[in-house]
Amino acid sequence: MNIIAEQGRVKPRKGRKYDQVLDGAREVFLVSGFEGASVDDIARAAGVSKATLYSYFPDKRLMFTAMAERECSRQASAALQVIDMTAPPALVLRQTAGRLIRIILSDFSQRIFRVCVAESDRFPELGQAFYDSGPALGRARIADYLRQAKARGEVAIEDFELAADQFAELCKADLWTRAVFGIQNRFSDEEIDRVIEGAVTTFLARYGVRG
Amino acid sequence: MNIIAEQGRVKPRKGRKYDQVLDGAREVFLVSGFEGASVDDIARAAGVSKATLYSYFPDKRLMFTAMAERECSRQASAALQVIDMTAPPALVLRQTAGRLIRIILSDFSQRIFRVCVAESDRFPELGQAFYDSGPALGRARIADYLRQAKARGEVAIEDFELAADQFAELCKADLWTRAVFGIQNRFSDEEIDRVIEGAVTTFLARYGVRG
DNA sequence: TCGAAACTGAACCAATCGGTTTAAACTGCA
DNA sequence: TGCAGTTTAAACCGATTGGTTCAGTTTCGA
Repeated sequence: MNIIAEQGRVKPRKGRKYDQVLDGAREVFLVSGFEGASVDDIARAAGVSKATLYSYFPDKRLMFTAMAERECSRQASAALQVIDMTAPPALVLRQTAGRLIRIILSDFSQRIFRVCVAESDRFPELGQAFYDSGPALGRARIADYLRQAKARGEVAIEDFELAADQFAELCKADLWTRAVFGIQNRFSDEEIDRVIEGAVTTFLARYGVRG
Repeated sequence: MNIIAEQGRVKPRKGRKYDQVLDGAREVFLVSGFEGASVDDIARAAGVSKATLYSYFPDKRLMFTAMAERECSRQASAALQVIDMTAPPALVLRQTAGRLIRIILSDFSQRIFRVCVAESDRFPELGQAFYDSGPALGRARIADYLRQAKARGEVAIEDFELAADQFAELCKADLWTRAVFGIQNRFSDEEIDRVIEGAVTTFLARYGVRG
């Protein structure tokens, strides 16, 4: 894995409970937000004394950004799922839509999204980090595939970035909105399939080549 | 004005600085969030003493929900802009897309969205209120138009709600994401037109009738 | 012009906040 | 076994929090 790469990090600061602390920070921050989270709560959630906590991080802010960065890079690796670059669009899009929807509807994604958008004023780099590790990365992957599909004459696209964004947006259609506002958090296969099929059909109606 | 109508309200609680207080509450809550906002800040922003503040609202929570409800209903009236039900789809969609984008990119919409999604855990009714007054209301308006357009044979749609949601999603394409994470907050006409044209073209590729 | 109601400003409260300190207990390597 | 480095619990700090109280001023309809 990337453990070896991690060893050479800029901040190899002392201690064996580092991850444990970040886990506690995530648990509390993702539920209560930055201001709503108390350091005592975090220490309790991490199963660690407050003194230990402050031996790793000089203050609450840096604790928060460290946790956010770690979760964003985790999200990035989730978005990096493989796309079969040679398969036909109808199949790839349907598969990608399913995976994308499952990710954006997950409790974890919802929570990290909430905290990132809520605190992006207080932590300007945070919004950018989430954007890069999520939406931007996903778009790049989809656009890459679309470029290859065009080379094979399977799609007719000029603006690949816009097309990729449009596809991702089509996949959200209401599902994501309902989830992010806490109106609904379990979705049936029928509800999801309706959106998937709608997204693929609409996308191919515009960009697909008749055949 | 609406003073006469206001008199008959369910909560005619004493006082002449009610709106003034809510204005101050909005100013502070929309910037700092619920936990981040201090009551003293709100009193200062409202130009009102803290005692007055607490004569209107029993506590900070109810102050917040009152402010959020007012802003949601304001948002609702913004979404209620008229659609020319008889005009052809290409024109109506383009016009609607422009208005929608301008709304969702506005500083006000961004801020109220942020606070609603951030606090929808702490205030469960809040997410529903925003959803009803924004996305759901807009979808209903668009779906209404699409139904009439279908009656005239101008579009071929089966699932009107899905179609309306898809159109709204297409209008966001990257613009909204970049805005909500604070990556970009001014958008050129070219950037917006690109998304509008893309949305209308894709939508009509799927649902338009050749003519 | 009078008087009740609304509003003010500041002092005040207990609780909690982020952060520090300390002396003792634990950990794992030599 | 010894010892250095971590971790611990708890007490503690000043600042700030949401909320209350109150004596005095302003407002405005009758």
